[in-house]
Amino acid sequence: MTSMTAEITPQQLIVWRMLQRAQVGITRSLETELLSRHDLAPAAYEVLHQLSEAPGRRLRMNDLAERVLLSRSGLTRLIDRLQRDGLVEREACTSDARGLYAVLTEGGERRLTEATPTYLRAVRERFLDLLSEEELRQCAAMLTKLFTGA
Amino acid sequence: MTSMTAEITPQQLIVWRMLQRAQVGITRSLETELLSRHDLAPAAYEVLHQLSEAPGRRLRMNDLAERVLLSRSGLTRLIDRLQRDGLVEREACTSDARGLYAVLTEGGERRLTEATPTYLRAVRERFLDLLSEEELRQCAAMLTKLFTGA
DNA sequence: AGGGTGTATGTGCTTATGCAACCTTCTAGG
DNA sequence: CCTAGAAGGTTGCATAAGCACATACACCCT
Repeated sequence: MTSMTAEITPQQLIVWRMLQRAQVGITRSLETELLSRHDLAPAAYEVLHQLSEAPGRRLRMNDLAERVLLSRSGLTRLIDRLQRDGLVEREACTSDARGLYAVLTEGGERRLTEATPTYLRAVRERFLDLLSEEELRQCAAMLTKLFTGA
Repeated sequence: MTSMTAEITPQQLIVWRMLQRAQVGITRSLETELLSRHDLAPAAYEVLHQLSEAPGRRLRMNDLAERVLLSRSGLTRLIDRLQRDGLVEREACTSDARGLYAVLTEGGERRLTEATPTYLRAVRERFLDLLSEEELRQCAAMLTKLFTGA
């Protein structure tokens, strides 16, 4: 345990502030790219991506909300928008009349396919390509610790 | 150069997704703590903090907006709220009649002082304490590379 | 069955934020 | 000087997201 009561050193705080700035910077450039090129907000991309990986290209609303880190009401509205744009549909769940599936449409799949290169390129340019393989391993190890700690 | 045209490996993508989740998790718990204990949004904390470190406890709006990573209009509204709550004041700039200073008030300083332990504790618990000193050094090195690359 | 408790989803309202348009003031070039 | 354009700041508008509440259904226990 590095510190139960120890103070934070200025260096530590700098790391934290850098992390925040890096995060904001990467996120914003990703957002700008996705919006300008494909008219997709990052959360919308995330939804399409999760659906495309799910069996039957569908997920329950609740499940999907957790995966994209959105509140349930937030997801309701986001799916509303995606449905309006024809990228997703809602479908009743036969086994549970309360439940709804969000289902990826053909159009949604197409849009995802178009947007994915943009997404990956941004992630590479702003993150992955800037680090060595060794650093990426270190990064993964740290992130794992952050999760098990939280 | 790891890759000019290379594809992203699944492992790399996992690191990226973990990073996003870590960021969201830390940010949200910080937000919850600051809001519930001190009625301060993270951005508001950031403003108070920047002002407290600035000479004369004041910064030009534009300058402040950049430091807290907010658009100018976003900062205008945030300062409106902080002013309404008596934590900050606006003051004219003598050398440039266009300019305004945001100035930290006594009350703002008090609020910042109250909130800082909460802020630091959250950052420690969710981030700093979970990593070794060596890891923190690695992290700093990576972040530096991310900035120079961007 | 029948009722109480918990779960899945949607809605009303509030808040935060960005972009584009707008005034005011500054500054540089003629 | 005076004008054109840039810069600082605010405002109008639109969007996104969350919380609290409402509704419909499910499931368990007696």
